[in-house]
Amino acid sequence: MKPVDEQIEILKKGCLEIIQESELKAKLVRSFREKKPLKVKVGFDPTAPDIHLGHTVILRKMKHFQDMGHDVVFLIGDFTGLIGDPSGRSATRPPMTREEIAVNAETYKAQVFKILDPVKTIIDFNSRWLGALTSFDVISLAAKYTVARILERDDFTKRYRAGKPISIHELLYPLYQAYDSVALRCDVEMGGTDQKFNLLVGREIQREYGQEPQVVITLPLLEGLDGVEKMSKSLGNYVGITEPPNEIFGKIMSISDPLMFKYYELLTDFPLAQINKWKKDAEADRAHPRDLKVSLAKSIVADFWGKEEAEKAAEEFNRVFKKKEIPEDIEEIIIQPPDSGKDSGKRPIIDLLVQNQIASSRGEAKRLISQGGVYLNGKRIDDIGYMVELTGRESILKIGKRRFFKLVLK
RNA sequence: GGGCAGGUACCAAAGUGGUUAAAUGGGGCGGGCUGUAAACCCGCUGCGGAAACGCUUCGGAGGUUCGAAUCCUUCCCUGCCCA
Repeated sequence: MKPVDEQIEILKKGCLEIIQESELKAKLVRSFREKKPLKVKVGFDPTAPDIHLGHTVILRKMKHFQDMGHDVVFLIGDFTGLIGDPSGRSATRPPMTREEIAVNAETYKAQVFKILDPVKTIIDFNSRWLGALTSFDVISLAAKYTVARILERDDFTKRYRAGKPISIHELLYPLYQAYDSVALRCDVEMGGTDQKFNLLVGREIQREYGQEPQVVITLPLLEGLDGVEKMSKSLGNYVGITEPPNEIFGKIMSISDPLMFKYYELLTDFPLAQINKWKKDAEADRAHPRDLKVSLAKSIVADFWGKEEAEKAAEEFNRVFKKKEIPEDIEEIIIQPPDSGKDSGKRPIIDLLVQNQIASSRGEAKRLISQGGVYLNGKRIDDIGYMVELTGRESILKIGKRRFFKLVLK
């Protein structure tokens, strides 16, 4: 275990808030002295086991704790998942089956261990204790907090003021999450800033149960590719860590310049001083933002696929978007050969697009074509009634700027 | 239990008998400019149709009417106030 001051330095980097830093220090000192690791908890949603870059911000921080010898609990909120962290729209979700949970947990593991240490990571499920609570237990828990205090939560306040519905079970969510900390006797709980309220309730509730309150660490939320909303799968502005190298690379290349520097801060290990220097260089035209973005993209791809793949992705990107060549691996579309003699193998381009789910309806396909977004073998198709005739072995279909398909006659 | 206000497309929000497939904004998609940037500009954005046009949509189900998102009945859902 490293000396306390050194630990604090590493841990603070990239954090938004530590409540309270003095408490963290005290805990670290005690842990160091007694050779007893701290217990650090981070909760994850059981329903969405797809890890994206947004999650990796906190996973990186978890790794820091692990590297220092502390116990990190990757808590899958399979019970709280029944409530769903109140996000405005409320409905209890149907309970997940044991199998579903197990499958999702496995999916998590496969992804998370690209960052976390598989040996040191403790994976747990909060149904283990939350599911065992009796009505009596729930009431005792609920008695430890007041409605006014729960309503302090920002989104509750807003909804309440706006006259939007808030269901009782939603109010319970923070209490359940807090109870997780009690059950695990957590020393530290981390989360995105949007979690701050829940994390703080954990402190209060632990106190109520006679435990030393956990230290709360909040991390900045990573903006999604749009640079506005936080990264999330449902908003479609995310980069999944299991995506192919070319995908990740391409998505990173599409972000805005200001966003690029945020990504540098939160998703790479480059020192802040270096990042700021690049920022200045770009502003002063000493460096082309595009080049900086390339190295960012490489760094991120390398985290999940290795350096070699990152280089390959960069080359591929160069080829396709700079030299306007065709990508190497393209999704293939198998075209059935025409019934011999029945037709000459021609088929309407619209059918082709719809049948292969490239367009969701015929109207969509028409729109795509008439707006000039469809290219066949490099030639723009602008006739809705165009008949595709596959004479050669393969044809390249390009939709918009970045979707490619290979038509293969079989 | 009583009173009042609401439920419109992916989201927000107009529309209160025909001119409304439904304004506007956001989102999404396509094009232009570029660094696959961002910002900006243009176009599209229910389904079918080359088009004319047809069909299905405004919480659910019925009804009035030549004609309904708009009127009536009933049911479901939400918020506020009173008890």
